[in-house]
Amino acid sequence: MLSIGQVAERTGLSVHTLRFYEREGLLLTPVRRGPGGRRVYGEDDLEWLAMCVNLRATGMPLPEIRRYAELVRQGSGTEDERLRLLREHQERVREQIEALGASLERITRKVRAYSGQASCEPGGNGR
Amino acid sequence: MLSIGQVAERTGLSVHTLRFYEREGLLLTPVRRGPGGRRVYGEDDLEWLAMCVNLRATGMPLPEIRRYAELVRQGSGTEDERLRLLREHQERVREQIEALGASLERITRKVRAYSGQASCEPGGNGR
DNA sequence: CTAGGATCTAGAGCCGACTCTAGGTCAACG
DNA sequence: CGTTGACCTAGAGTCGGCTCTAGATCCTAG
Repeated sequence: MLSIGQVAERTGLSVHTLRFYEREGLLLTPVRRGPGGRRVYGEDDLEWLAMCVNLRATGMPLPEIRRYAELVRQGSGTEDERLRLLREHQERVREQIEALGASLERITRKVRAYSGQASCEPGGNGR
Repeated sequence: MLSIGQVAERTGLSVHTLRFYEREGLLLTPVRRGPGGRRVYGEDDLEWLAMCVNLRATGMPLPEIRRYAELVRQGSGTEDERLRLLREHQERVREQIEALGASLERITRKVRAYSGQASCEPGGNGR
């Protein structure tokens, strides 16, 4: 049973962001409240938030995470669609990684041209 | 000798973005103008823009690209710093790729749990 | 008591990177 | 000759994702 501050620490999100995500409907359930109306989080919330952090870290937009949360909330019967959603995202992330790798390589070529004993390439403008 | 529209096509940037980048000081020289004050781009501009696209694609912020452009404009003597800038960026991109890979793996685990003959993991909440 | 610190809500503000609008110029085509 | 269509400028608007503010509540320690 954790306070919002503790959850912030463990997830790496700010308390502001945690409240923001809640408003945005990213959580599976309206967060339970303790005395004085304070939020109380459980292990399950923490796990879910960790998943959200992963999805965000890989560039999934908030509306899509919300969609995923909705599916989970609706319970069994939506597994197929959840799986589809995740797999599509996986694919996008793989493409993202590939694209980054390709750009990185091009940059690396430029770096080599600079550090440049062999500034050989025609078109390798050292400028 | 290309018009802004042609450059947009070849770089994948919009004409709006090309003008925007120019205002932001990302280009090496104020773009030459043809009759009627129209922008005229050469091969060199195209090459530089391609580099900019690479840098952006790997997440370099505009101010840092501007910085790089400044160094290039200042001509020789700044090569060391250019190299440093690029290498730091390279490092960040590598980290970025690694982080993406790690997140992807975590997502993949969740996917496996879903498609899940073996929902074995303690903590693999299928929820 | 009281002062500090964490929390609460509703709502405003910010930042980066575009993206678009309005109003105008110009060349070419039918 | 008039109407497209590509281009021009200055400046406003958008969007996603936070991030912060103000003003209130509550708990704890000194």
